[in-house]
Amino acid sequence: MDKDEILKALANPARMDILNWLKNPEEHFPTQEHPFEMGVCASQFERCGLSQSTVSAHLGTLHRAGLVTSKRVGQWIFYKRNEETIGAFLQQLTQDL
Amino acid sequence: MDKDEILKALANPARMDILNWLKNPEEHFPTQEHPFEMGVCASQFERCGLSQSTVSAHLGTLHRAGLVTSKRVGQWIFYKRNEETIGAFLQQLTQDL
DNA sequence: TCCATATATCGGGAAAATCCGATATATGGA
DNA sequence: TCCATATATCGGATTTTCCCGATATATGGA
Repeated sequence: MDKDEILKALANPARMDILNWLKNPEEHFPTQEHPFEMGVCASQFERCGLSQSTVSAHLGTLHRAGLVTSKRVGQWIFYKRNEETIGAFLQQLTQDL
Repeated sequence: MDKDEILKALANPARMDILNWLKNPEEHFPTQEHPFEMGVCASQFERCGLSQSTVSAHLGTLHRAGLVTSKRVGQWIFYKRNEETIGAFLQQLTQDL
């Protein structure tokens, strides 16, 4: 759990949006045809108006910071919030800051 | 309280160090001759190895984000943590994130 | 008023972040 | 095997961040 890497990952509105949308997938991704238990399909996040390559990079940043988990299912990759890391980060930040 | 601005301010090791040092001034700034109740004198932070102008810019960033307060006393400017904003930010982040 | 000290701001160079389109890779299905 | 779809990576342009030395401003004291 790299606090500094997480802070940098959070210090970007698009990535913060992604994390927030993942709290209520059914509300924010009504077009997804896969069940939400699998997570949210990467391409769904292009709804923020950014290009596919940019979205992919943001998801990579969130993943490297440990804020999301990903699982490949066939040709898709599904993303979920990593509540464990998020919780641990918040706890540490509350203590450190 | 601009959450995004605060996150950007925190996403830098030098600024995070400054905030942490301010938790225990007597421990981290033994050379300061003014009483710590006034806060910590700006020049004290040059102990991080950065130049005067860079330190001044970091303090400005922290101040604009509301994370520290400053008070001019004579030719010096003293900085303190703004626990109110820090607490509000942590609370909001815990709720939002 | 003149000088010393403390801090802020300016100008600019280097590095990192952001974004894109194009292309590469991976998977699945015909 | 060939093609379509999903995602990752590359190359490059633009913007932002970070840092510095030089200079400007503010204060206090002689």
